[in-house]
Amino acid sequence: MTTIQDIAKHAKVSKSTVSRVLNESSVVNTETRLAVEQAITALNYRPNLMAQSLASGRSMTIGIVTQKIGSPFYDSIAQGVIEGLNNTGYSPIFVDGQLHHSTESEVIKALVGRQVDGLVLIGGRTPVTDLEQLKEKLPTILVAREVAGWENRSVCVDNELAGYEATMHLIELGHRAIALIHGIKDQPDAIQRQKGYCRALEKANIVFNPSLIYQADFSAQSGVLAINSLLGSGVYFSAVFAENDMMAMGARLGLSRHGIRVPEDVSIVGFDDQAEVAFMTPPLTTMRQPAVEMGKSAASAVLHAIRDERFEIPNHLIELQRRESVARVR
Amino acid sequence: MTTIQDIAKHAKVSKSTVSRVLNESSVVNTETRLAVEQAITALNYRPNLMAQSLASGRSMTIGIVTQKIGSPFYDSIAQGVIEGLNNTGYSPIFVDGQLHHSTESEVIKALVGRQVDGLVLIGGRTPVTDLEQLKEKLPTILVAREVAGWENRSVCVDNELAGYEATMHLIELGHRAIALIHGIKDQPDAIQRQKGYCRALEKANIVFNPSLIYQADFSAQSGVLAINSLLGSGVYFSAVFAENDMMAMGARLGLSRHGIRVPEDVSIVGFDDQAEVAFMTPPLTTMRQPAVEMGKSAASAVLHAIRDERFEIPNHLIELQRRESVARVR
DNA sequence: CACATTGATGGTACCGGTTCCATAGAATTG
DNA sequence: CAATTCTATGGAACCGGTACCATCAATGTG
Repeated sequence: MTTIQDIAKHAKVSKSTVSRVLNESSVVNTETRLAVEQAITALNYRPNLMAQSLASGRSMTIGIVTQKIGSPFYDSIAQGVIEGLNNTGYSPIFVDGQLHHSTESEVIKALVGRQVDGLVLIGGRTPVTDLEQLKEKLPTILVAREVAGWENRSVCVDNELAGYEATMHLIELGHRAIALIHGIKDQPDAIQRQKGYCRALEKANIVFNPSLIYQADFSAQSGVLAINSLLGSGVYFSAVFAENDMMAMGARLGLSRHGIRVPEDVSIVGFDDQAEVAFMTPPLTTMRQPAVEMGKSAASAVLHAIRDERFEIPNHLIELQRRESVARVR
Repeated sequence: MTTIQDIAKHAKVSKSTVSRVLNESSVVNTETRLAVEQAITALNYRPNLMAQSLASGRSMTIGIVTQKIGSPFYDSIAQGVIEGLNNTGYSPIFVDGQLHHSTESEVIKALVGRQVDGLVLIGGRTPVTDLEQLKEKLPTILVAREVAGWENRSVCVDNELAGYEATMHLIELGHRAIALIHGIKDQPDAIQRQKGYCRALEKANIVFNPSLIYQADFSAQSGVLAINSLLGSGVYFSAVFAENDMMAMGARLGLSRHGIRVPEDVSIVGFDDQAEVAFMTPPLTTMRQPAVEMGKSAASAVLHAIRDERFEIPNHLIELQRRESVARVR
């Protein structure tokens, strides 16, 4: 490994001067600059980021805490963060919270030890007190999580509104018996989406029927179980709102297993708009979450926070993506 | 930030002793050890990994180069690497090659600057000469890429055999007119899978019909285009082998658009077994790629390479995952 | 009992950069 | 022309650790 000292020797200058041309931190005579630059290419020199970090106090890395790598929505956010960090000089470093609170705080500590310059927490359950503590030490941005007092440190969307709109879309097409496949019980997004569902029913003067709700867990398998249970219980429904796409896929499969056609007999609305559902048979109508854009916003936000600049987090909208899994009720 | 010096002062010992208890690098009197440990928790001390890295020459990070975050197969591999690195003290740091050769070598250089202790390249097109150079400097493991001379540095699977088995499965069920939806033209995996397809035909004495091949690009959209083109050309086929699951999904949608039933009229075999396809209607028969396991193996392999230990990369098999998209020909 | 060995610890040179301060010479000013 | 301000550079302290070497007391050995 060639070091800054080697470059200095080769260019017959001091370390300081080499550092100057590297960082353009002060004016350097054109001749000497050229000599240094030449030495750098000649010796194929790359500065040691560890040493830079130690000396400067900046590590040029952003810590990203994900919940569970492999889940499409969180992955898309992560992808957005990566894109947003591209060509900024900062690199992301990922750690996985594994859905455990303890693991989560453990990995965050590890990131702090790695001297990350900023932190992006995607979802997660870190207690608010810990967050407040963290915020003191490091620029921290939350994604897909709402916390009071973090309004301009948090990239999120209005799940309640989206739940309302999804349900309203079905109601407008004449559906009045709308089953809800509900996500993980205490999960805030799930709660919000259900709230929106209830508000839409209320708005349309449809009485809420608890037997139309199935408590699932965001997995595709739970979507098919939902249909089996609903059908087994004998309640009538002409439409299903699944709180994410995987459950919608499961529901669609469950329905076909019972010879029920989509959308002729039952309509389905999903949530997320993950890539695959545009190619389901039929293509799924769903609430599109702007996951990649959210990730990009988070990247911008954390970068601005590091530079201590003001940054207005853009408003991300969940939009209805109309496809073919929904039809007017017969 | 509290430093090792603060701990030393607090425990009334020298830096060296603190370092000793941290790394267990030599025996320390029990009393003094306890005093130090107590100081560490009292002051909530975390060693600065940058300083550790600079001093020790080890950064405890593994660089992971992905091709395109968001593609299910590569994501699963990445997930496997993360899992494999869990609780090893090493952290992964991801960079994205963005499918550009130049970007790829650029990001690799960035990783080297970050003093990563090892490198995992997932797929990619880095020229072999560059790889050889890299191998000199750093323990490097390839995933999903075969290079001569890298046999025990490369985690891969037999795509040709898998292509053969997929096709053979269809043949055994009586299919003789099997369309092939081919992946990106020069992509090695795609080439191998097609080779396997051809070998199976040959084995069964079926003459190869070029008009049954559609040149696609691994996207779902290209899968529906494939069906349109095939149907438009008027060739008969009773089965489709798609070289990945996304194209299989597209093909399935394309067929349904033409009123063709799956599997009654046409059977489909996919490739990858990404999570969603188990819940397609009908669930897709596909060649399961052990992506997560491959990632784990890569993690083990690079860790062993760092310690200069011998490691036999396990043999990963692609296995036929029978579901419901395939039926005996009528 | 003199001498070698062992155990526990402190001191210090580094790792490869950044950054502040000092300084020499050139350019500007009155 | 002396005094002042710039311009360009070198020197050295420092960032927070690691690891080697030195030291010193206690123990073991002939």
